[in-house]
Amino acid sequence: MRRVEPLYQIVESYIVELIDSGNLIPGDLIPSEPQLAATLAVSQGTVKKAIDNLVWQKRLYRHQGKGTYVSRIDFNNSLFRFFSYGDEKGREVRIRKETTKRKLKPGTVKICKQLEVPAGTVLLHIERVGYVDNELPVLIEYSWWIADLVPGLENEEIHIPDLLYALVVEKYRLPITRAEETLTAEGCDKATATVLEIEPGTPVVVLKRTTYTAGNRVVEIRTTKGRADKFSYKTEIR
Amino acid sequence: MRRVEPLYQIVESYIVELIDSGNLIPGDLIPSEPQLAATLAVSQGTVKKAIDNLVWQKRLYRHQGKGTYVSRIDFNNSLFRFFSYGDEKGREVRIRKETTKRKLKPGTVKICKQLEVPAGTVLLHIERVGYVDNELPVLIEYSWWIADLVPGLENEEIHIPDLLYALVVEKYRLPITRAEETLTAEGCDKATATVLEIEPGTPVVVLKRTTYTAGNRVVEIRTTKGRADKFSYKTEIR
DNA sequence: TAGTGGTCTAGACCACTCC
DNA sequence: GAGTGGTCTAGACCACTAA
Repeated sequence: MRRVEPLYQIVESYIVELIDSGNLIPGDLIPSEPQLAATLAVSQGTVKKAIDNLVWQKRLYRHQGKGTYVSRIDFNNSLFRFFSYGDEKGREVRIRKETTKRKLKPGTVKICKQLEVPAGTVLLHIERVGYVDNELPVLIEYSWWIADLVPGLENEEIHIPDLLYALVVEKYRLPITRAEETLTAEGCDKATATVLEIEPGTPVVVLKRTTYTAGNRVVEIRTTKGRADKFSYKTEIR
Repeated sequence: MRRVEPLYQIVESYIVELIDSGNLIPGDLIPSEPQLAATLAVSQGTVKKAIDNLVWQKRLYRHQGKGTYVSRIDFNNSLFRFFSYGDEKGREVRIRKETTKRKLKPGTVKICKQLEVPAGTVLLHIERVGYVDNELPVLIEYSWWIADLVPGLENEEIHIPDLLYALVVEKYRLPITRAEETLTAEGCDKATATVLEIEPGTPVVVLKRTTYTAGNRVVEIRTTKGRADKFSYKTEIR
């Protein structure tokens, strides 16, 4: 019998299915290589090849002596990782975020559509301002969450850390699996100009992000506007 | 005797060295797996693993029945791949480029420094304007080449194709090995505004690129400014 | 038909982690 | 010491390419 699909791809699909179904979430240990080999009746070498591929895809990572784990999403890959301040040395810059608004309200038709929920669904709106050196406002972030998924987060007493996702994952056991980002630039609107202490019309960089949980379900949409003069993004082409 | 470095890494280094030294250039066939195995006295499986790694890194690609080749640089990975026009569907848009200036002149101190050549070295300056739908100017590109490396390119009779690198690689046998890009945004200066038919101060996206040939030698620096309203860049975070 | 890469196996031995 | 992943080998057989 001739196979069309190689065995290692079957193994890959098996593992990916465990993840996509939510059966395994980021940080979880997957079955060991000998276990997978026995379960799927293939050699351990074939399992290794399948895992190798997923490791290269950054969906898994290995830890010798411990096992193989499902990767956590890495927001260091965000296009906004490269906000810099002052010199152009590409130094790491810490951005402190302050929550300026936090309230529940029904979503507009447009926003609900992006969140893939019925219009009027109750959402949690969070607005934050990012500072560099604790004083210079460089970005403003408008975020909408599906309120049901983060119950109580509207409570002012819950402290929101700079990396909001950390809180969501730990407190609400809501695995963040992936996100899509679109970067554009535009002239600054009045409201944003006031917050960022710049002239309206000054260029700002705009990042729109859609964040997903297990099963490709949208949990958050976010728009971040940042001072263009404090932004640069660097890559290599090979 | 205990090894610190695994054998497959030695094989990887061997292949990478062939490439970095200019001994193999993009498009070349590397020695076959059995040949490498014999040369380096390792098993073919170990060679496979080394090549696998380099294939994942996109430094090599395989073609069953033919062999393994050194990858060509892929400018589709440029941050400017995502210029779009009209609807926001992320459609592929063809940008036609017209050469508006082309002349030899000694480089300024600053530019020569970026090109890593002595100040005053003769450079070829090329200015091009990019159109969408053959009529709407969306970007302008200022490029400086080390003149010695592309002799005769200043001649108006030589047609410059949209992808200038294709010409350079074929006509001058100058392998392009990699490039670095930095993306920023700013308010449009007067000269650029005139060309792009927009108001000065309107946001433009600015891409600075440094292009390298074998041996990590710089061959070109380029600055591209494009209408921000026609630009968007999308990625996924996992 | 010869040569190339692609898949898959079985097994040896090593290195790290945890109990 | 038991279990995990990491390295390396030898060899069988398949699939594609080119002459």
